[in-house]
Amino acid sequence: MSNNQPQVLPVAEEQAGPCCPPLASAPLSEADALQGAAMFKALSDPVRLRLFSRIAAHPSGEACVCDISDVGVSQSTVSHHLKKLRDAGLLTSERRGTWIYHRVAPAALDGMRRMLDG
Amino acid sequence: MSNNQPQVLPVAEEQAGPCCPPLASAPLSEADALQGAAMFKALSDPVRLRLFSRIAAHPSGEACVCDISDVGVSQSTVSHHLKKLRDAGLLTSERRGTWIYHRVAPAALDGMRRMLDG
DNA sequence: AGTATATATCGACAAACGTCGAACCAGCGG
DNA sequence: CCGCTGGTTCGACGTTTGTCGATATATACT
Repeated sequence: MSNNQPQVLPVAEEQAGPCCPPLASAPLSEADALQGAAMFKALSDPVRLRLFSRIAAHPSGEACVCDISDVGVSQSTVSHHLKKLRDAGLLTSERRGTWIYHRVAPAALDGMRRMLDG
Repeated sequence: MSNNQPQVLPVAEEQAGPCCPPLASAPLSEADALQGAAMFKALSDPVRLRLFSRIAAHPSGEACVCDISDVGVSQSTVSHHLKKLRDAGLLTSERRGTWIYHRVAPAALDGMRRMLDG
C-alpha cells in the first residue's frame, strides 16, 4: 500500500480545498461540477436532510445516532444515510464509549453556501 | 407491501413560500425536508449543475439552450435536465421567437441559502 | 406549400439509489 | 465469560435516475 499519488478517487470522498466558486461567477468546470453535485446529492434525500438538520440543530452541536434515529426508517437505513453524509464530508463522527457522536463539518457547508452566493 | 406509509404527495412541483427554515435552527419537519431535498436534488447532478451555472453566470442573466448545450450529453438529455431544474423552481423559461430563454429563479436560491445559513 | 432549425416528448435500457432484515462487530455490565 | 445494547456491513429487492435515439411540435424562412 505504498501509493502516495494524488489520486482523484471516485470523488465525494475528499474536498481538498474550498471546493467550488460561486455558480454565478463563471461556468463551472467539469471537475468542480462533480464535487459540487456530490455535496448537493448528500442533502438531496428527505431522510438524510432531516438527519442532518437534527444534528445541526442539536444544542451541543453533536448527536448520537440513538438521539436522531426516529425518522421513520429502519436503524440500518439511518446508518447508511449517516455514512453517506460522512463520505460527502458533511459530517464528522467520533466514538465515545458506547455511542458514536456526529457533528456537522462547517467547511462543507461553507462550500455549498459559497456556491449559492454570488 | 407490509409497510403502509401515508406517502406524502408528489411534491417537488411548487414551492409555495420560502420553503424552509435554517437547517440548524430546528429539526426539519417531514414536509419541509421533502421540499428542501427536492431543491438540493435538482442540483445534485453534475450536468445539471453545470447547466445551471452557465445560466447563472451568463452576463445577460438569461441563456437559450443553444447557448449552453455543449456539456457532453445529447440534446434530449439537456432538455430533460432543464425541465427538472424548471420543475424544481430553480429556473424560469420564456419563449421568444425561435428560442427559449432560461433564467435563474432567485427565490429558490434564497431558500437554499437560508437553509444552509445558521 | 415545404424545408430547416430549436426544443420537447417518448420508449427503452443500464446503473444508481433507498430500503429492509439478518448477520456482524464493539464496548459495557453482570 | 456471556449476554445486552449501539452501530455497521451485507445481500437482496423494487424504484428512480440519467442517458440515448427516434419522433413530435413549434417557429422561421423560402
